[in-house]
Amino acid sequence: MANIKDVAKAANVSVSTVSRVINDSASVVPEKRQAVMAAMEKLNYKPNTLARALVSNRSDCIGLLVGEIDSPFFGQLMAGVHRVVMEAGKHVIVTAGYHQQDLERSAINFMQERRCDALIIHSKAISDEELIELFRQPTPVYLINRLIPGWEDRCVYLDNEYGAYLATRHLISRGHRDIAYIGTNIGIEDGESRLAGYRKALEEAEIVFDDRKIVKAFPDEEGGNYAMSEVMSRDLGITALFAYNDAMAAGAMMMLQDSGRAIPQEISVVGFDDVILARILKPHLTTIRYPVNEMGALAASLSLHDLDSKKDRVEQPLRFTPRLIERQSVIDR
Amino acid sequence: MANIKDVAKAANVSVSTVSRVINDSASVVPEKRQAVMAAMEKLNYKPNTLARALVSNRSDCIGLLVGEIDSPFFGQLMAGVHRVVMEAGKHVIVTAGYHQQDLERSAINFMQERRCDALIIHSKAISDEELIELFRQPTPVYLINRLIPGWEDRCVYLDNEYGAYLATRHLISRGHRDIAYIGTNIGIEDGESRLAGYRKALEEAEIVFDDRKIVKAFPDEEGGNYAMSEVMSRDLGITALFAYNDAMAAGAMMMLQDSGRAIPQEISVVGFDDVILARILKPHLTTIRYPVNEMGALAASLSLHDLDSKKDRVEQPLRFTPRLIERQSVIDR
DNA sequence: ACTAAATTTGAAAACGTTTTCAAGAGCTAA
DNA sequence: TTAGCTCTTGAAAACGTTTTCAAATTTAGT
Repeated sequence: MANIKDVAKAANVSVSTVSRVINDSASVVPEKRQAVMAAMEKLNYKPNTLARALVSNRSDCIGLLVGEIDSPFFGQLMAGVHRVVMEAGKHVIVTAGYHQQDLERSAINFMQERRCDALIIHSKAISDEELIELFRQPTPVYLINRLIPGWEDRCVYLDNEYGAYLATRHLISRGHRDIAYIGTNIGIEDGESRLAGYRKALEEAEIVFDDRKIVKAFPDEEGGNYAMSEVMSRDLGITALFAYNDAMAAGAMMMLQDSGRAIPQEISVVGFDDVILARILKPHLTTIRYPVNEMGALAASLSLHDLDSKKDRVEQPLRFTPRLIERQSVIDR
Repeated sequence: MANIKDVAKAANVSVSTVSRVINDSASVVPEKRQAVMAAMEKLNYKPNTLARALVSNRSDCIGLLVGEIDSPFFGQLMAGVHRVVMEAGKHVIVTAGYHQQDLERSAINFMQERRCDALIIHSKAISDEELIELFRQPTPVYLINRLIPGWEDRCVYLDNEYGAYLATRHLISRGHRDIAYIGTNIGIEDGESRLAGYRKALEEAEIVFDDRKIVKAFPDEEGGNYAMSEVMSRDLGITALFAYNDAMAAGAMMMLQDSGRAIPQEISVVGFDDVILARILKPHLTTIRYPVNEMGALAASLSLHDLDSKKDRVEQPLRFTPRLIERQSVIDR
């Protein structure tokens, strides 16, 4: 593949001049510019980004770590980041950690080795300390869906507790008092926050918390399916369900419907995330909107901004507020 | 950030020795090896992949072009590729073309500039000629879901026509004769093939083809929704529907159900792809399984193989055969 | 026409690696 | 002891760019 020297030779100029034309970094007399362009065209020259990155010490790449590649939730996150980064003429390198510490760690390592200009990280398995270590390094790093105390300006997160509170309160306001919660069995923070929000709403309504109404499982449909069957087997007179996410809600609904329980007539359901699923399920799922696309976009533009100029950081809240999306899966008791 | 020279200095050896330790490329006396390892640890040294790639001329990256980042279908594709590539200790760079020629082109350009070792491409907007140009270059390139005559060994594709034929035949075998088809309005090839399969099944059953029963729209839920309403407005006595993909089927089903038509009692539906949606919809969607995950995995392992050794290419069919997955959305007429 | 300033240019250093080459050190076998 | 090996090592070139610096050329001002 042709390199810059070949182009220089073909255009009868120096390598420096070619570089100037490519980057438009200094003025070049029109006829030479023409010659260079022609030569590039003729040789089908593509600048070697690696070499360029090596000397200029910027790769024009933003690294993104997600939990899974295929999942509507992370799909939205990737899309949000991707859009913003693309618009800035830079690129995204996506890695996945599958919620495992070693994989997450090696993914981060990979992005560092690749000299990504900034990192956007969704991690559940890596400790606060390790992430703080990362923050201390010169590369900008933003966290999605996680709050590390003292580093609020690096954390783009959702008020999970409030979201769960909203969901549960909604059910209570519709007359439900026996509300099950199916939660995630992985992860540190958001699982706890959502559980806390659930409890808070119960307390506020003076409903006594009963931990038999809580089952944790892997946060996907299958997990929801299992958790629901577990809840039902306990026979606690449940009239409503709040699920950690829409996928679990979907699994639970499938379980319920397959065993002949009508939704929402017999059991009301609220999910969390508002992924595409929610609009597809029958009945359409009432859920909590998690604007993860926007959050990814924000993290991306913050990263880009940090790169542009270390100067004026617009102070803005990095905390997003969830909101209730009412559809068809909740009914008055 | 520490570089190889710093490590060499700290370990009191030459740069070459450090390199040898890193790559395990030649023997180094144990005590020096120890010293080097210690120095790397102490300085938190991470080899600069860019520099390495520059000299060795391999980036250990496989480039992947998809249609959209967030979509269950492409999610599966990405996941399949990612898994295989990861296992080989290499990495994936994902780009998206959003079905637009210029975006696809610039994505491919990006991957080339990045000196990806191989490319896996899902493209609908770029011409055969341009892709053949790509094939001719030294970097291995594989196409997903597209067949370019004469380049069968570079195309990992599905027999779309047969899939559509299967779907339509299934409906016919259940007694349906008035079968609508809602298709995609973008793309060159698979849309045509599926339409052809639909027609073939009709012909075989001696049902006369009626193009008023066909509506094309953008291949997502909204498109399905719209196309369905268009079909219904034509009032053709449809008893069954075959959709270009599950997303369109979902949109169509939503449309039907919202306007009071029971599925499958009044209208049977068959989708295409078998993405997660199909198992979530009510009723569960009968569909054609598109093993895109496996296809991505195959393309990835072929790429890796090409890189390893240009020698023994295991001759294997790159054509996948779709299969009918029966669920609940089809009923006897 | 002459000087000063501004513009345009090319040579060479730098970026952080890998790899080639030759030299030095340590063996073995006679 | 010595000739011939093998093993280990470091110096230096190479990869393809960008960038700095100074030289060469052009332009402007008097």
